[in-house]
Amino acid sequence: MPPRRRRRGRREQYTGGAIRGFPEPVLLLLLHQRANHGYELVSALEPFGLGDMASGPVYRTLREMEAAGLVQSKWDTASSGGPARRVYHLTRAGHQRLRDWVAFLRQMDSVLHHFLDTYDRHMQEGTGEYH
Amino acid sequence: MPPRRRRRGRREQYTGGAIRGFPEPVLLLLLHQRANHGYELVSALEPFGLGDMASGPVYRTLREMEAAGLVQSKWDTASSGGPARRVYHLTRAGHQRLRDWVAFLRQMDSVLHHFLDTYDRHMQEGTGEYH
DNA sequence: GTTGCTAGATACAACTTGTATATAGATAGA
DNA sequence: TCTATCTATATACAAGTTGTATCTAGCAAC
Repeated sequence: MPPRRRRRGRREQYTGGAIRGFPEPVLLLLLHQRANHGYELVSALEPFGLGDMASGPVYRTLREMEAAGLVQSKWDTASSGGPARRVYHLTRAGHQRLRDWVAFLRQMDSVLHHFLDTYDRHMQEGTGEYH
Repeated sequence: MPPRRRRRGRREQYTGGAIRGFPEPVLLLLLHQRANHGYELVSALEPFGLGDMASGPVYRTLREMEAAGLVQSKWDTASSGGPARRVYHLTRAGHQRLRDWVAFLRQMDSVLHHFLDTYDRHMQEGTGEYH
């Protein structure tokens, strides 16, 4: 079954939670583009199928990534009205981790294609029941 | 991080556990091709990136799928020397569920491509740190 | 009679994810 | 001024998923 969306939003293309640990490489990629803080990162997740992701898990993931040495943060009190922001930037280890993820996700992509191709081919052939 | 493989085998293309619930659609597809029993299904998983999957979880998944009405089973005592086999065949509900999965996995595929394309494009541009 | 392959099953531990909820600074408006 | 709202971060807990370990048992060969 397509992993049940526990959350109410019925946006198209919600694949959050379907790929294990996917928020991490997405955040790494966004931070590779430029240093940023959690609140804004949340709003940049939608094109990656994470539009329904709550902010809680995003902050948690960022903290875990920092504990793992993939990113570093500093407080930014100056540049905004409103509460201070914790701005994250990528470390070299984070960059390497992103590379690992990309290699892994390319493998996943080929597995996915193998599955979908097998399905399409089988459906064209029309063997077995239910066509 | 590419989900850590807890198991020792270091086969290429092990994506087991990376896509949530992926064993289910794979089993549905295999059973759509023909009715089969668990022991043999286990050995058919490798091309789908599930080569390292232990048999325990496979049997468990099949039982759950039967409880959900996606497959039905009957014992086959005749056709083999060795212990009896529980042969599963797809139900109409299982067929529908496979269709749902396929639609969902196509979405996942497009999300994955968006991620990989964004990565590739960004790396070509060479902005940000670490290139 | 014991080793090994076939075949199935399940309890438990480990891990991941989603939900709920808390704090607090700043700002606009009543 | 007080209060509602938006910004911003954080964490505890519940629920769900996956992997590991371990069990049973039939049959065959040695």
